[in-house]
Amino acid sequence: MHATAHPTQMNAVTFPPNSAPHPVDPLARLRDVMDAPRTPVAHTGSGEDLHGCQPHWRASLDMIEQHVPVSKRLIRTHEQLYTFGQPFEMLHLANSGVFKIVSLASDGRERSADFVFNGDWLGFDGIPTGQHTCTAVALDIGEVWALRYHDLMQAAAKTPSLLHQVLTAISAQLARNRNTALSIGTLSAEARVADFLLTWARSLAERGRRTDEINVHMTRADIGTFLGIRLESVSRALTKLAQSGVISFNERGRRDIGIPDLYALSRFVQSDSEPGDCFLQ
Amino acid sequence: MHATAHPTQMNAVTFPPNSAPHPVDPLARLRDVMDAPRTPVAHTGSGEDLHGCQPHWRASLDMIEQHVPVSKRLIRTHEQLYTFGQPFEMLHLANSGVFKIVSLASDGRERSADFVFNGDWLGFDGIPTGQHTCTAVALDIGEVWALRYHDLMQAAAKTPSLLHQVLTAISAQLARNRNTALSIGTLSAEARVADFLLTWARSLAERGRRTDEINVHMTRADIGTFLGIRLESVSRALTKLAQSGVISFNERGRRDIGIPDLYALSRFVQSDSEPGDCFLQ
DNA sequence: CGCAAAGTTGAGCGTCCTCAAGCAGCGTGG
DNA sequence: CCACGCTGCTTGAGGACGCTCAACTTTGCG
Repeated sequence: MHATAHPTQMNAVTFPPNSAPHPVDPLARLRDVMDAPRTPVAHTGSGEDLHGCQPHWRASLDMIEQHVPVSKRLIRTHEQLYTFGQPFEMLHLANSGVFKIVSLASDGRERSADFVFNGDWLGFDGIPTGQHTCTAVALDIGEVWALRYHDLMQAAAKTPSLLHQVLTAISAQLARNRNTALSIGTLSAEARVADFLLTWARSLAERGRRTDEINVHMTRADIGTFLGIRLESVSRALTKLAQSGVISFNERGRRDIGIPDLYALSRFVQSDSEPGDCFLQ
Repeated sequence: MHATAHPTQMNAVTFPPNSAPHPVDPLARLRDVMDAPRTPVAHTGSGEDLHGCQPHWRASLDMIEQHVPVSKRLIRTHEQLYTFGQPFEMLHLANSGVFKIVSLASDGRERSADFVFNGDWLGFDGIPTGQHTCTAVALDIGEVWALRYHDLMQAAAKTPSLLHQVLTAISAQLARNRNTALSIGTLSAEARVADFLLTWARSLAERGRRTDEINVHMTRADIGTFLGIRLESVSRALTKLAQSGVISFNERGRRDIGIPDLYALSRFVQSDSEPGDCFLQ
């Protein structure tokens, strides 16, 4: 049953062995410093970047820029792009840097609702009410493109492909959130962390980054609230994953994680969801 | 494996004339029986349904109908509106009946991702990939309006308010999902159930229904996968809530629940999230 | 009536949380 | 230069909450 296709992760993400991003503009260079593989180690010199000359997300950004006025804005680490309760009028596109979206409740509970970066949109949450219901925080230095919601609507009305692109972006966020919710609701703490790493690696792969050495830009606490577990549990899960060889800690720091084999990681997640065999019922 | 839904008619995507055993005017009447407030308690006879003459969601539906061709379709209980993996071309609007959206993973894990009804959209999940990544199942008999994604886009390009309405609808789903994820990630099992009832009651209120006696149309198992807990825990939580007087079971069945005081329920949720006092940090 | 599905309740156990201590990296300032 | 504080991370011990397994009741439907 459902042997076809991967449901959670649609369009089978290709896993580029190790591809370095390429500097396009000065800011992108800055991003490279922050985000790119810092060591040319496994970087075999054969520096061609997988899909053509530039990743997909960059083409999307270009298209936006052609059709709707954007103002580019540099964001420093820990700076808030927008804040819960603020009136909504702008949408944002992440050009470089990584951002966390924090959703919070009236009684103080909070959770990392999402992590976004290259080419991702931020701010949709403000559309229904005209007020932001989340807070967006930069985990890195980065650059965002800000555009007026009104301008975007006007442009989208004239350009069908742009409209489709926006709808696709929102729906993709919806699908992604549902997948993580599925992960939270069905997996053990350790498997959640593994699944998180897997999903993050796939996101990197979609942007043409390498996946064998990834950097999680967030703290254990961020990951914890994202996955619905305590930061201690995240830490424990990571060490156990490292002990079993599915991941490895890089010498550069506790947030640089090596993933020798993505499929091994994927298998680990699945093995957790099927305790014994799967011929139940 | 163990799909909650009945595997009987898998791709029943055809739009069958549906030999429904109903008289000529059946749909509206049927909807009234199923969904409308059954007792005229807060309904004072005169046509004053809280906000104006008809609930908001109905005005939205009317607007859609004016601008884009819709085909109305009767759905029977347990029928699948669309199915995981199916090619996406239509969006749906729930006119009557309650539907659950089930998201599933390649290894068989599944979860109720959402519950939707009057005026809610279904099917956005298919936009990014052109294939549905969820399955929509009717919990009731109901009626949906089907419209082509392409038609909607064209109409939205011509009518700004329609475009805004669609974007609002998707974003609202995004926000709602984030809120339930917050609930799952931060609350105890009992509080999750309480929060779920609260949210469901609020959804009903938005549609002009009464909130002091609500009907959860889903099974304990559905609620369980939605909240990331087992169905036994749902049952236990409900009985405990009833024992403490925050809710009551109605004589009509185990799915009819009385909520004497919404604020008491709300306070219960908050009390769970703040074990001691709330002057953290 | 009888079967199947939904729901309730209980006992035992495991996972994860809580609380706590200790360590590592880092910028500041004496 | 190192002490210092701060933040992030790790690891441990004990306990609570929710899961598993199981029996039973209730509801719904042919």
